[in-house]
Amino acid sequence: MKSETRQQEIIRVAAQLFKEKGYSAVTMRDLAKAMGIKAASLYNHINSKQDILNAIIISLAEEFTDGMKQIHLSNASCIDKLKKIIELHVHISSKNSYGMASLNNDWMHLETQLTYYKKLRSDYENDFKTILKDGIKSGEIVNIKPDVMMFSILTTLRSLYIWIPKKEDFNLQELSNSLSHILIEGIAKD
Amino acid sequence: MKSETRQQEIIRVAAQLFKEKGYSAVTMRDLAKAMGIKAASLYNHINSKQDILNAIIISLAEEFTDGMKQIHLSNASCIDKLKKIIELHVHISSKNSYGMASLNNDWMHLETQLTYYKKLRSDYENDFKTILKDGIKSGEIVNIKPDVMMFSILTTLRSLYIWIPKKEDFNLQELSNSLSHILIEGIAKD
DNA sequence: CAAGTAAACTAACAAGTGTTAGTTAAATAA
DNA sequence: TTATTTAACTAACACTTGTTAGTTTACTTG
Repeated sequence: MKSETRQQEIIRVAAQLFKEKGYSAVTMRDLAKAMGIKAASLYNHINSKQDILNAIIISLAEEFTDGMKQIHLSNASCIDKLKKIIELHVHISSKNSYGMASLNNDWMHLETQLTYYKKLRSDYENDFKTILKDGIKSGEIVNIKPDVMMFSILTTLRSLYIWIPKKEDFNLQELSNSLSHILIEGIAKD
Repeated sequence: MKSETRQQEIIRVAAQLFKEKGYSAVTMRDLAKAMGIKAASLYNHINSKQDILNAIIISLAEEFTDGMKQIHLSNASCIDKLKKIIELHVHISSKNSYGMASLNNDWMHLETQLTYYKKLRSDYENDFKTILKDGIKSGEIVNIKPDVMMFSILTTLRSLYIWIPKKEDFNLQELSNSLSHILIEGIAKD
């Protein structure tokens, strides 16, 4: 297990600060202070503030798109695919809850990578929607506009980063199962 | 119907800009340009940038807490209370989707009003959780940790502001009903 | 030991920040 | 008409922003 480089450390600490106040409100001097060095010293390890944001967001977005692609191409049932998607979100969000905050809230501050990010996101959402449509066609899931269903499920999953760190005692598989139940079967007792 | 004051107009336009880039990334010069005037002229109508954020967030937060209090004190069933909560969110979010963005994403940039905002939010969430616990006790809803249920429902509702403006053709009561179905009865076909 | 490198430092810059002071032109009230 | 208010303006302030240049210190490698 290679230990973290100084660059990776900066990116990790930056993500923590970005989670609290957002990309724009965090200054390079804030970041430097959190690292225990002066702002100028950061530039021995990174090229720009913008590059830090790229590093945080793009790797995460790719992880989601790749994971979704695998799920989509598998031949599981629609419901099982949804459960896999929930697990994917729980897994990534628990590994990197700080980065998830930037992915959710600061993607619009990307510059050169903004178009690429948007493509990754729309690929992800298209796969998601296709899975839902297939489920409606096969009668596995209820016939409500797939847009609304996806929106509802996805916003819950996208917000996991807020919630997971507060529940460290929590078993992740258990959380995944609870969410599956709530999101798929609802909360009403038949 | 009184027409909008210049101050209200500034706050409304500010909320639109805040939705796109967040409070910190919007400058007073950005706001002035959007209003067609110079930055200094804004101060004939508002006291500070911070005051604009206060005006946007606090009134909305109070609207939610008040609405929730009424629902909580009513003697409807748990499921009906949840449906009322969903309607409350759809209603407020459709009236002011711009302000909802600030409420969700920029509350941490409040200064003098931060503590008050947090109190409003925790009052709201406590009422919500009580409704869910009562529903579990009476056997109306499934016995899953109320924390997880509330988180799941609430994050969906809190994100409506992203989604509602894209669907102007959409009937709000229909949206409310779809969401009630998805959030309460789930998406699986029995 | 000498040479090179990694990573910190100080100092500074040009641009942008929220905000104030003082002024002017047009609309309204006396 | 005259006086007053409203709402814009220009100019500037003190401070903060991301970033660069050049330097120093300590460790590693030949």
